[in-house]
Amino acid sequence: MNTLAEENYLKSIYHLSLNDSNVSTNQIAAALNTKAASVTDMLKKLADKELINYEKYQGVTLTSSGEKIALHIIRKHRLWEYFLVEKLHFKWDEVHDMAEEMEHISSVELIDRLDKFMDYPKHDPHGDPIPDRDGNFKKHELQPITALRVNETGIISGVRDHSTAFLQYLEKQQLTIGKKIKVTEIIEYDHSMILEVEQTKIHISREAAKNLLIVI
Amino acid sequence: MNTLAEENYLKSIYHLSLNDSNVSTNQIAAALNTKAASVTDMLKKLADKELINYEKYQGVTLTSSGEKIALHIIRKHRLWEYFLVEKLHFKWDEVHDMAEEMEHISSVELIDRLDKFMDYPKHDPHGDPIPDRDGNFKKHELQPITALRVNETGIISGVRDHSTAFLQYLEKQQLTIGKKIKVTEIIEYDHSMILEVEQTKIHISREAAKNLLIVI
DNA sequence: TAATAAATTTAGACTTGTCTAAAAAATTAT
DNA sequence: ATAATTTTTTAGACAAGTCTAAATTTATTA
Ligand SMILES: [Mn+2]
Ligand SMILES: [Mn+2]
Ligand SMILES: [Mn+2]
Ligand SMILES: [Mn+2]
Repeated sequence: MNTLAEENYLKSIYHLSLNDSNVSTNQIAAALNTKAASVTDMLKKLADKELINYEKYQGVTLTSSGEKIALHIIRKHRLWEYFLVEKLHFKWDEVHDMAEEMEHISSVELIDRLDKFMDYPKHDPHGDPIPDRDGNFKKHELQPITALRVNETGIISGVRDHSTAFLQYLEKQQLTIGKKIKVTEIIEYDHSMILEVEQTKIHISREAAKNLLIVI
Repeated sequence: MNTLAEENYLKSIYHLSLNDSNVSTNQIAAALNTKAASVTDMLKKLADKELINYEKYQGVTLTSSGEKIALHIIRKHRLWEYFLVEKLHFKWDEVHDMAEEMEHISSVELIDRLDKFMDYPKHDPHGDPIPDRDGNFKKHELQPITALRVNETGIISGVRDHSTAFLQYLEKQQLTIGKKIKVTEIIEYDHSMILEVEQTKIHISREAAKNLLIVI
C-alpha cells in the first residue's frame, strides 16, 4: 500500500498540522530527524500520489485521503500503546518506541479485532484520543493547568510533552491520567504552582505546568 | 540491528536447513520469491556479518549467531500467531501473513511479556514448537499418518503443508490439532485412508495423509 | 571424457530513501 | 528598496535491495 517512510511523513504532517495549518519543509525535517532536501524529495512523491497539497516553497497540507491514512496510523499507534500498557503492563513512558514499529502492521481486520479485544478504548495511555475505524474521534478540550487560578480544580487528561523524562517525572509525582488536582497556590516570582493531589501538595514549575493538560 | 530483508533470508535458510543441511541459492530464491542473482548478493552480506557460512557455488549453512537470530524471528512469528488465534479469535488459516509482518517487531522485552501474557504456550496454532527466549524447544517426533496401519491411533499434532487451502480443508473435516484419530481402513488401490475421528468416519487421500502429522 | 545442461555468480542497471553542497526563492533587517 | 539571512529546492552522489542478461562453474549424460 504505502511505504513505511511515506506513512511516517503523513503522520508527522498530520501532527504538525494541529499547530500550524500549513506545514513547512523544515518543520517536517526536524520532526523526522532528517534533512530538508530529503523532505522535498518525499513531498514530491506524496503530491504525485495526491496525499498532500504541495506547491514549491509554500508548505503542505494533507488531502482528505492523506489525512485518512494518517489517522489510521495514529489509530494503530494508540491502540498498540493501550495494549502494551493495559495487557502487557508496560509503563506509559516505555511504549512509544514499540508503537512506532507496530503502527505499520497493515491488517485492518487485526486492528479492529484488537480494538474489540480491549473493549474499544477511547484514549491511549497518554490521554490522546483513539480514532475509530472511520477516523472519527471526539477531541475533548484540554487546557494546560496554567489556565487554572488558585482554588480551581481539574482532572489530568493529557500531556503536551511525551518525552520519557517528563512522563517519568509525572508518574513519580502521582500526576497521572484521571487524577483530580486543585491549585492551592501560584508563586508570583516564577509562576510555579502548588497543587493538591489526593491530599498531598506538589510543587511544579511553570514549564511542567504548561505541558500537563486537564479537563475542567 | 538486522534489516527486514536479512531477517527473512535467515529465517528461510533456517527452515530449508531442516530438510537439507546445505542450502542452495536456488532453494532460497524459490522460498523468498526472488531471483538467484539477488540471493547471491545477500549471501555475501550475510557472510560478511558472519551469520552464514558461505563459499561460492557450495551453498550455505547458518553460523550459530545466524541460527540464534533465525530462532528468535521464528519465536516471534509463532507467538504472534498464537496471540492472533487465542486472543483475537482468528482462524488458523488466517494468521500467517500477519505474523510475517509482526515477527519483525524488534523489542525482546515485548515478546517476553507477550509470552508471559499467554502463559508460555509451547506450540503455535499449527502445532509448530515455540522456541523459548534462549532459542530452545523440544522437537516432538511427528509422523505423517501414512505411518499408521489399520486400527492404530494417534493425536493430530502438526501439518507439513501450511497452505490456506489445506488448513481450511482440515478444519472442515474436524481434523484439527489435538484430535485423536484411528485408522479404520487403508484402500489398496490409491492408498487413501479412512479415519475415525470422534465417532465419525473421514476419507482422506494419500496426498492429504502425508501432510497431516501425529504423535503416536 | 567430452558435450550438454543446470546452477550460480558477475556485470550493469534501476528504485527508494537518504545525504552534502550549491543555487534559487522568500523573508527580515537596515 | 536594497542587503543580509533564512528557507527551500536542485544537482549529484550513495547504500540497500532488486532485476536481466551474460559469463562461469558444477553436475549430468552420452
Ligand atoms: Mn506514542
Ligand atoms: Mn500516546
Ligand atoms: Mn506462519
Ligand atoms: Mn505457524
